[in-house]
Amino acid sequence: MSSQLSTTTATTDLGSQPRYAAIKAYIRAQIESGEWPAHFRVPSENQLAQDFNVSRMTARRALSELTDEGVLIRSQGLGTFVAEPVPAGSLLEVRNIADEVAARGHSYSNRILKLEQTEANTEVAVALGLAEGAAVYHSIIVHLDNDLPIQFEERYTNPTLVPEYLHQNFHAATPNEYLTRVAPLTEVDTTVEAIGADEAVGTALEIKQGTACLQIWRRTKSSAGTVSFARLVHPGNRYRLGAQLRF
Amino acid sequence: MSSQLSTTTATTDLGSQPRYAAIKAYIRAQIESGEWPAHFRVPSENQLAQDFNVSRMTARRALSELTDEGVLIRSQGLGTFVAEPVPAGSLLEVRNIADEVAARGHSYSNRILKLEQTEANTEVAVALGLAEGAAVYHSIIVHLDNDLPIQFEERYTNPTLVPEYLHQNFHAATPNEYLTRVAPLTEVDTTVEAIGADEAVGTALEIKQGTACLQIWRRTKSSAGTVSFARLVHPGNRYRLGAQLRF
DNA sequence: TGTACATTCTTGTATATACAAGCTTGTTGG
DNA sequence: CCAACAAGCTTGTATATACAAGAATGTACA
Repeated sequence: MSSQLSTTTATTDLGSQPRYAAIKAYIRAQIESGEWPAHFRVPSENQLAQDFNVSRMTARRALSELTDEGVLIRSQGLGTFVAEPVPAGSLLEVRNIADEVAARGHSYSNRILKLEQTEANTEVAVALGLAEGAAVYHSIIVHLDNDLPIQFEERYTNPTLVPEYLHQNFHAATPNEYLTRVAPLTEVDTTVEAIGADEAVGTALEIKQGTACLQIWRRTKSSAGTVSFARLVHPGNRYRLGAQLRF
Repeated sequence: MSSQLSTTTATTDLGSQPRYAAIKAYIRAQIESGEWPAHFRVPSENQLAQDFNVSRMTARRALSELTDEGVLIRSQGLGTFVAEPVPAGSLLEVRNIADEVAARGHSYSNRILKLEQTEANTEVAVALGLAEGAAVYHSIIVHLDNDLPIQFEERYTNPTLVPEYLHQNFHAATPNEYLTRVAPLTEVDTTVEAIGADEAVGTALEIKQGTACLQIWRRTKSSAGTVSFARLVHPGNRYRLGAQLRF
């Protein structure tokens, strides 16, 4: 505090990131490394301010933002604590799983199990608003986080709304990335349920049959109609879907 | 700015709410009344500071928080604008299971498996913002739809925020119904995951152990603090959680 | 013994100030 | 005409300071 004389009067950093971001990164690192477990009491604002040679308000900002992000829990008079880990984004953010994996600092990859053009059965036809027997793209992809399967994705896409070459290039990125780029989505219908893994899912995700999984049905529509119809399956113990709602 | 002399040097408000909250409320009201439509440019920090007779940092806080909450969009050099409305509800609607059952034209009932006052362990204490060992209400209730168990509910309630008689009357309706009536909720934290039923859940829901279930963690907060912390388990094949998202 | 009070932590609110940085607009000079 | 520059707005980062308020702990007094 008293040693805070001339050198720094304000000035955004040289490197690039703001100072509060450095503190946030530090705290996140401590938590992710296991150094600071859940319920661990993190240093106080004043302590952090001293350690990082910043003002209390800057240290405070780091703690406050992490609290907003659900990483920490604060309590007046008591202190700041590491929150229960909930490594997941909101329902909306599930869209691009590659980004999500990257955000965790892990490596993303995928395996294409099926990529074909086929005829819509009744269920698919209804979901996509097509006639039964109409041509649709069908794909099954497994998404991996650090080579660990975290999502099984089966998708039916409406070919009248998405050019064929996109389908052929799904492996380059995720289908959603392409789809959102080409056809701006106007509405997403999501249904969440729990299932026991069947044989196909179990094999793809490398888990035992019957293991509890989170299954997300998603129908995405653009202004022109229903674009695609997907079924996303996550192993229950490897994924958490978080949602924060304010009103 | 110059008119900011003696009367207020700092001091938290008399009434109750902080000043930035008043500004937030004002902005929200303008938006909700339709006065400020989407893409409308809201007053600048300096303008608001002047209008509300607060410092720029306080006005800034109101704008920043509303931005975090998705109500506004800010852009350096340009200004602050009203965001596209995102009526993402649905997850919230799961709250009152009795209503939901009634809406299906079925008969609602429940079984109380536990109803006690106990001491908070570390996990519960942190979730409720209480000290370890503090008194909390603990309840386990099974909800039935036409005598078929559809939800296992385990709940920890903060007794400082909810009078005791409410706890004793939980069976009359659902806890959530009481809680929302007594303490208007300001925020709900929801996490969804898939689990295999353990023994307690299996027995209560009359399903085999290991059956895939949807587990919803929910932390509800009011302005006074965290009200309760619940764990809701649904048999996977008997429940569907719908969410509609527009953007 | 035990309650009441003061101290000392903590986080929360609020202000005033400074400078950085992005964008628009107007002005000036080639 | 138009490119370059200078103002003048905006938001963004950072500091120093002040006081409020919740929670724990120790202490003194009845």
